[in-house]
Amino acid sequence: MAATIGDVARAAGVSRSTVSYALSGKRAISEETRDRIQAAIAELGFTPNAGARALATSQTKVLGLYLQFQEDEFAPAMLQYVLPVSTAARENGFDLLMVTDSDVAGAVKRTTSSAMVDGVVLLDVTYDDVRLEALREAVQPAVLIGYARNGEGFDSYDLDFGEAARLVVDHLAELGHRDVVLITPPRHVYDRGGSYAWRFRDAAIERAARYGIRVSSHYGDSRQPAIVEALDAALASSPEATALIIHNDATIAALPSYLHERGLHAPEDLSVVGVFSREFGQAFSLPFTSVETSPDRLGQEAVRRLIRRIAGDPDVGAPLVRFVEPVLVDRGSTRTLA
Amino acid sequence: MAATIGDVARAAGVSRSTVSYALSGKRAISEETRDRIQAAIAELGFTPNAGARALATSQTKVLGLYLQFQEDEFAPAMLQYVLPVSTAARENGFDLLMVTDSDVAGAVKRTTSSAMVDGVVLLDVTYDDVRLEALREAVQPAVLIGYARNGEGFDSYDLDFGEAARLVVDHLAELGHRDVVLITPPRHVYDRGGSYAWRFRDAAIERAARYGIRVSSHYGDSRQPAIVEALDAALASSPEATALIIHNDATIAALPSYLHERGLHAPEDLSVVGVFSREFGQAFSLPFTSVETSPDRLGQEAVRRLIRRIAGDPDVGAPLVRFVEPVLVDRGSTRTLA
DNA sequence: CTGAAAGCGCTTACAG
DNA sequence: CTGAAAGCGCTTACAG
Repeated sequence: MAATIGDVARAAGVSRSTVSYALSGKRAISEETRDRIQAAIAELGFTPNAGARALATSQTKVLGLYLQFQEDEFAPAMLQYVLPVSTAARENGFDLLMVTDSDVAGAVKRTTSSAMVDGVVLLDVTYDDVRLEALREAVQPAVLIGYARNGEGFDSYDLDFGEAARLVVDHLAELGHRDVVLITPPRHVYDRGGSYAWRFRDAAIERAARYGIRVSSHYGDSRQPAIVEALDAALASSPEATALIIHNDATIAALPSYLHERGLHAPEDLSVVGVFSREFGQAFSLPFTSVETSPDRLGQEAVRRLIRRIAGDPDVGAPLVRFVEPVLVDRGSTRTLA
Repeated sequence: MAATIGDVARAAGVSRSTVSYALSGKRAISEETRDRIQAAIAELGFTPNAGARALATSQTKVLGLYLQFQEDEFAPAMLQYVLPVSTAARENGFDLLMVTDSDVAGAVKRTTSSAMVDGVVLLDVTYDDVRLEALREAVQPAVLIGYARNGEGFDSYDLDFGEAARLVVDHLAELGHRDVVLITPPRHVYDRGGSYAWRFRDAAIERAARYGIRVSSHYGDSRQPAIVEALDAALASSPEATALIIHNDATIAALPSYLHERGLHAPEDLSVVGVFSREFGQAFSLPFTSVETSPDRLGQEAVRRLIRRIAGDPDVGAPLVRFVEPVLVDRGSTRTLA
């Protein structure tokens, strides 16, 4: 079968430990010996066995990525979080075990206690996340992408949705808007504890009050025809509204066709601001001003910190909750009121 | 740290081998002994170490899933292939290593020769897939989702795109259509060897000829505004066309808003047939008749066969190319011509 | 600069 | 029905 370190050692006429050290560079090897080892490795096509290495070092060089698939979710947005995590992991020499079990807590328990992974990346974090209890039992460090109330002890990376809302409201206030409709994530997102939903909404309402702006908040939906119905109802209930804030992937993705069906144009008839990433906007051809959600930045920063923890970097410090600063990207879908 | 099999053995007052056999059920254990072992396992929270087990058995119980991310790809469709593979793997006791390295052949080599995975699932297969050479060096079995010219020796699962095209053409022919526009995948898909592109197109043209139907074929695009421009150009070049066949995710996703912008209605002004999955249609609210692409079925069947090969099932037989039978789902977006 | 040996935590013939 | 021991393929103190 596959060549082992013993085969290489024999072919190079050295001991197995010398081969190992040549591989790791953890001690000096004479150039001549190293050359012979290199030749033997190339000749035999040797690659160290991952399981054996994991057993000897207690390190797998694998990160676990845990997704949580909710019913009624708008799946097309998911991959934009997965990819940056995968890329950042590889840049740091780690592979990725993708875990999608419906028994989410059991999956965390299973993969951590069997030492399949060196660290854990939690996606789709909810306010009371059941996976966190399983994670506390684990010896591996973890990082959350999202925010959980019971997340103490873990690093968390999330967009600052409060600040995102304030950016949007400030922007509309500057333009003179005084009556605004907000489409939030669907009700079930609140129910299952997607804190980004109310963090954005509460901040928007609070900030708007400061300007004397009226905000009419409505639940969006994730499937047609409910998406359109929710939009119709929201706009009908606020006929004077001059701006629309959309904090929901499915709704913003459907908005271009919705506006057309209703004969509306942004920003002439209605100013529109969304909350989505550049990649998402590009895939769905969204011509709207938005708050950039930066999934690539979140994923990359989260993974980097996790890996520093795994490495035992003494400078990492205490667990932190990092709320990444949002940025407003003006795509011209809002206008100044006369 | 974590409890080992030795800790369990000591706590239960038995040997390590007895604990191991109690776990695997590979030999009879007295009920009393088994109870003591169970108690010790529960007490200590023991889970076998995956690396040690892999080393001893030469089995990792992990499948590698290899994605290939192309520039200009319409990413939102990707996850519908990943999820069924993940689910099917878990149903059979396997976890999933998701590999997204840009050096795709190197990634296959690295993960297989280090024995990180027991088997390989290749996604985004191209006609001349560079990963296949790396795969031939591997001892692990593999399955392709898609079709490659150089895929001999491997199991392949793909939709029968030829038959899909014939279903669509037959359907339109029955309704009396004689002039049809076909939007194919973008040119770069052909360039990089996405065989589904020409397998569908060639079959559509051939079948149409049999009916005397004129097919005007045009490349679609994956980004706005090119998507719309491609549609405009295609329809302008065939003003007499009564039906539109869309074999491109990005274009079909944009079609509802496109039709509205152009004041067109399906099927009144134009009959429309797409090629997409139920999940995709649902996420994008597509009201079009379509050929179901069945990513869940492909993924599940591919994984099941792969796992039988891994298990060394003698009945698996020679590698096969399985073209899954497509089904036309009528959603009422085509009409009978007078 | 290099080697012999122990050990990581399992599984599985071999013995009884 | 159960145990002692070898072995999977690495890494890393320990010695020289």
